[in-house]
Amino acid sequence: MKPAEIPELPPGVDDQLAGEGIESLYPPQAEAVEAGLTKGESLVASVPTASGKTLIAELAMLSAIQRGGKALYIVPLRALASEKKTEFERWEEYGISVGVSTGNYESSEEWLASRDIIVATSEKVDSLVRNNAGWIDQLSCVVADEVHLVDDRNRGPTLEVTLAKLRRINPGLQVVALSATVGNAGEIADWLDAELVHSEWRPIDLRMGVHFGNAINFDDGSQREVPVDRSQRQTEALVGDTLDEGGSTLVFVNSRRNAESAAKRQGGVVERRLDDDEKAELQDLAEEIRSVSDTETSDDLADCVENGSAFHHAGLASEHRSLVEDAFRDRLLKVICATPTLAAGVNTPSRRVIIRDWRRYDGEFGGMKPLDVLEIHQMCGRAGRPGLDPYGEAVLLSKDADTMDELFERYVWADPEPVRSKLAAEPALRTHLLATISSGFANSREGLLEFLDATLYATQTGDDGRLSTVTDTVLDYLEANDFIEREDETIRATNIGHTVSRLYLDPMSAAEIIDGLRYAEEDRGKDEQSTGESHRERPAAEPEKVETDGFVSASDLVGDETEDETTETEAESDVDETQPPARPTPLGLYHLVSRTPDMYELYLKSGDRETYTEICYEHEAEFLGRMPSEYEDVAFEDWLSALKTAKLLDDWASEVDEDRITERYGVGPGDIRGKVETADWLLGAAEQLAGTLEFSSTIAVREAKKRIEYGVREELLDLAGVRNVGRKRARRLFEAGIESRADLRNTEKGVVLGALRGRRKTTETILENVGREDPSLDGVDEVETETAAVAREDRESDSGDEHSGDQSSLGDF
DNA sequence: TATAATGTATTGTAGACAGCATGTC
DNA sequence: CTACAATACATTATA
Repeated sequence: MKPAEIPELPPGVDDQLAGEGIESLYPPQAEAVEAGLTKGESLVASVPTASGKTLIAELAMLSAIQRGGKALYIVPLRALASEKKTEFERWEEYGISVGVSTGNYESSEEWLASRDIIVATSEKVDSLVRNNAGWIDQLSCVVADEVHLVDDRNRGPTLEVTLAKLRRINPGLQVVALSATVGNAGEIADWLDAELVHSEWRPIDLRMGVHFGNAINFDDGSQREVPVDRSQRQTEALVGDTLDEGGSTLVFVNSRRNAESAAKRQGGVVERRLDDDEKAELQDLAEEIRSVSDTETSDDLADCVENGSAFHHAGLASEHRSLVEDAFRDRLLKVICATPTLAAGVNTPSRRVIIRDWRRYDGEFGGMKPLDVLEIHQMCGRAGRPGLDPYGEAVLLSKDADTMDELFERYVWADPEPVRSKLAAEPALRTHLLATISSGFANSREGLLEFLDATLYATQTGDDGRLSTVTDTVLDYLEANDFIEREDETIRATNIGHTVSRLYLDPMSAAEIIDGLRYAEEDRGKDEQSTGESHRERPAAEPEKVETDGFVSASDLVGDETEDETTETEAESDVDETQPPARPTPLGLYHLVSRTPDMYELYLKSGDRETYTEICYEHEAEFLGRMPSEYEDVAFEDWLSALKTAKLLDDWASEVDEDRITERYGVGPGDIRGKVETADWLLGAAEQLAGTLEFSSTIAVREAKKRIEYGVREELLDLAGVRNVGRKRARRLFEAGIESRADLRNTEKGVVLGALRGRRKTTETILENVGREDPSLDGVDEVETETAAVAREDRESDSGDEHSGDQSSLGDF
């Protein structure tokens, strides 16, 4: 089928496609068009990676827009959102406008409403539906990229529920679901009332094989000699071999450390095959990488890059990641050793893919668990760049003949596992049922069940017994925590329930936070008031707590002990009436948010147990909630890892250097940013919850959040809020005696200039931002104050290098 | 005796979405 | 209960 033969496209689009070198559609694309893709027909396309899925989506969206509609493209990752947006922007000359909406790339509702295509993550769409974004009901076409992810335990249910809701809001909605090749795509099509296009066709040949001994054995029976001798391991030999053919390699390994060490080793293989130009370019890239952050990871990566190799995993700062990805696409880097992140992420095709490790440690499983077939196939799908390589090769490694047979059996010949809905899990239903009630989708148990009947789970099981059981458990939980109210048959969300849903919090996180804040409130209450009533504002006759996931509301367990402590503290406060009332400390708040299910836990290493147990007792009084017993409570372990996270955050908010933090907690720079971002978000939510409940701790929460946001101590909060002033500049100014915005406005300009190490432009901008009357520095000379000089010597002695702009630290979007 | 080569116990393990209010070198 | 690579440390071979 030629582009010109596709019905219902906007004028000019066919020419554009032809101009892009598309003479005729790929078979699966043609099949999709024949199935009515451009006529508004719903469709599930289950086809291999890189076989033109995006074009299928584009055809559907463009034709829908041509009919006067509006399209939504749902991506699984934020990074993909911007990638897709750029891709779609080539239609702008045909009058098609594109917008993005993700957590860190926000656009106003009106602006989005005016766009023809909107790209968003599934969570963002869910959130928009919850908050009744006006344009949602104008949608006529929705594309769900990588729908097989409904199988994902954590994030799958969101996609599932979101699609169900969108279909409910707009019954005529065209749904185009793009999936990797999975066996049961038909079930997904049933669920969505869609046509199915299933194909194994690829535009570029993919050969899968297993390397064993001195050769790769391919699935088509052919072999390729790649000798391995003592000095060269399998991976190195294969990388060298690809490079001699002029191709680059992607190596998948199972841990971050392996990725780093493998990259280091590959450097040797690659380096001796580089020419001088490449070396020079790599040198520049290495410098750029070094300047992203002055951590060890950053240095290690730069060292690798100098040799033309790199590692890639979630511990990297996002700037690192994109630098590496871009350089690999430009063929400057010859090898990337990566954890599976890369397979799911942005498009980084490569001539050859090596899957070194096919098993990964899994604590729940209790050992090394083989990767899913689907996951392996996704990695393999990165092999071969259409138009550039004659074919792609995916190679698994084995050490003996038996393993080789197993690998063929398990992965090369095998079909991927069927996709199964994970919706019936309690954590998923907790959050989605509350949202469904809160946004008015359903107001009774029956209504909820009816809605759930429109999900993939219902289609797949055909039996809603489990669903209704879990629904009841979850409803009890929500009611017990005052998120919903039941009156006869009607269910409605409480004030706080609405807030929780709007904030996109897991209700369990919200319950934990509320309990923690209430704990602080009661603590404070007993200092302030002597009447002794009213400090228990929960309903007196509270129903027996439902044990959801073993979670029992902390305030229930606390009862007696609070009374005990009360008497003690009261005795003390009698002595000193002027003592200000207790108020949550930052560490206490960090610990509180760190133990919610929304915060990804830090791993306790050996020796950490002792260290943190000690710290735990030191800070016992600061915790917002009852500390589990060290000896009898399994929850103590979790308490400690939350404490570790809390300490990390506390270090960050105390201006500890990034590399000190990475060293102390055994994390990468990317992890720090991630943790900080999550904490910032949760503290924001906590602030709103405290506000809604009119707790006195609101201010303390806000302050803790600000400190996390800017990464500074309390005394710098005022300064760090000024635009262009981050944690480093704020500290410099402070050391020079400029302690507040008012100081910044009034201090002699020369002093400010001195404190900012003579950067005239920066100083002017900052003075302007702080609202100084006359920010111009004309004729002003640098004044070296004593404190500034001392501070500078300090700085220069331990870090001689000059980092002018390393203070943006957060929120790079 | 210093050093290199080899054997053995120990250690640690992937990933990343969301609110809100405004704006990075 | 299951693995395995990297590392740290211990032992043995070698100049």
